Amino acid sequence: MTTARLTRSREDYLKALFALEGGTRAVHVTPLAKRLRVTAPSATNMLARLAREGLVTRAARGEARLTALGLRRALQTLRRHRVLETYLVQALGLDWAAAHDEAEVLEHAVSDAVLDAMDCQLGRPHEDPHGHPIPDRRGRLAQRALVTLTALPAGAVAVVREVGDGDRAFMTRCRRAGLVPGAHVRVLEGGAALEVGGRRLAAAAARFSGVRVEPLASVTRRRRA
Amino acid sequence: MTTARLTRSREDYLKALFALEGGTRAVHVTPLAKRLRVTAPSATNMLARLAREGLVTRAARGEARLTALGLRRALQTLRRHRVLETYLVQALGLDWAAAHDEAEVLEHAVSDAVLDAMDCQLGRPHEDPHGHPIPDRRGRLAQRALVTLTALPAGAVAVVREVGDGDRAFMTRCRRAGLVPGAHVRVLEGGAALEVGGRRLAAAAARFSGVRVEPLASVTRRRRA
DNA sequence: CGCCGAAGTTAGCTTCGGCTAACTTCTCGG
DNA sequence: CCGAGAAGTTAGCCGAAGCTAACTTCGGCG
Repeated sequence: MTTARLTRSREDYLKALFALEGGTRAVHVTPLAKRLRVTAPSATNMLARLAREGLVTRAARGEARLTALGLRRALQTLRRHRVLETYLVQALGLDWAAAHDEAEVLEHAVSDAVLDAMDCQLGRPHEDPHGHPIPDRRGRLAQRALVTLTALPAGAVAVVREVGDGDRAFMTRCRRAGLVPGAHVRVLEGGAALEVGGRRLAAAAARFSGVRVEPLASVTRRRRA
Repeated sequence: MTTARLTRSREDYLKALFALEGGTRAVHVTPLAKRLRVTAPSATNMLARLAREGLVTRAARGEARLTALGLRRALQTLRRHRVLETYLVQALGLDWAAAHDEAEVLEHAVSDAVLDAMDCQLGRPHEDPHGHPIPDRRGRLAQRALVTLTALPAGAVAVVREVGDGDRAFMTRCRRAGLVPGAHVRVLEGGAALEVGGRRLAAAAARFSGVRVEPLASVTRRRRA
């Protein structure tokens, strides 16, 4: 069941492909390269290798898509990342934002044994500290119907579910704004201001495009959990 | 104070140089290459690079010695390794022998922040699970006057202090034999048998050359702690 | 003394994963 | 319908760190 480990680069490419289109739609070279902070030729090059190895397929000019195998590998890496992130925050008391960067490195180094020990000690959590679901050991990822905070119409109320990682400054900003998983948020004045956990926040919803929320049918105001 | 991180290879070479001669005497290419499981030319090559970078000096044909800077770096890596090893055993319940291999990889990946969080949570230990002293954060390593079990004369009694790592099978053998830090041992029948923690063990002391002990002046027998 | 073998080094190749420069191919605006 | 610019690819290079093959050097023994 446990297949040989891929190189760090490969794991990063697969993870990025998954992150960009959830493993469904095809991904173009440019956004992929941008996310991985490499040049386009480097990405083209690596995609060719991954294709040779049966981890992605190349379609029309510039498009790539994960194969079933590639998807499995991507989810394995994502699982590593999220378990690690959770462990670093819960067990080692790392800063919410810092944990992401650390996990980014460690996800390529921890063995299955160590990861499982961490997972076990955490009580096999289903979510990482940003609210993202953690793929289970078979690579199954819970699907949720969320929308980005940006997409919320004025007056709408929602519960924050996921605070996208990837940008450290962004996460710090969210935490300071109270935009953490479980917090209640209401869009005010046509998106020009927010109300987070009952406190008014003079910032446009647009600044928090990485926040995904679950819209509430009711308009009841509640304090955050 | 925190200098830029070296490559994994470099850290491994420096650690090996330190391990082979404690940072004092010069090390020859062949044993170094053997320990790192690379060929002699590879070692020569890397030593040249390390010399260029001021981490080692090359003396007579084939000899290398850590510089003060190289020694500091080696001790930093050694510290990482030993803190990690301790953490993996104490906090994550890993097998005594397995922890070594895991630490060997992770020592090149953990950040100072994570390492310090682990160290802190462990209560800033002074010894790893094999009994080896852990260099402090300034790179100072406690020196101890120990002898190898092999060197003990028949009839001598000693306390096990360090059980050398590096070989997984060896460590497993030691643990099964009761040769763990703190155990009392007596050499019987001219080295052909041992008494460990009061139990007779029909194995030559020579099979445990990686075990370092503190000889006891008195010949009193005690049970192990 | 001379020569053999061990130890070390040099030279040159390989893979990995980047990079730049230059070319091709699409798409879209005028 | 054509041409500009964006997107992608090709070609060729780089550095890290390994490797083998072949050469040098040295130490010791017959």
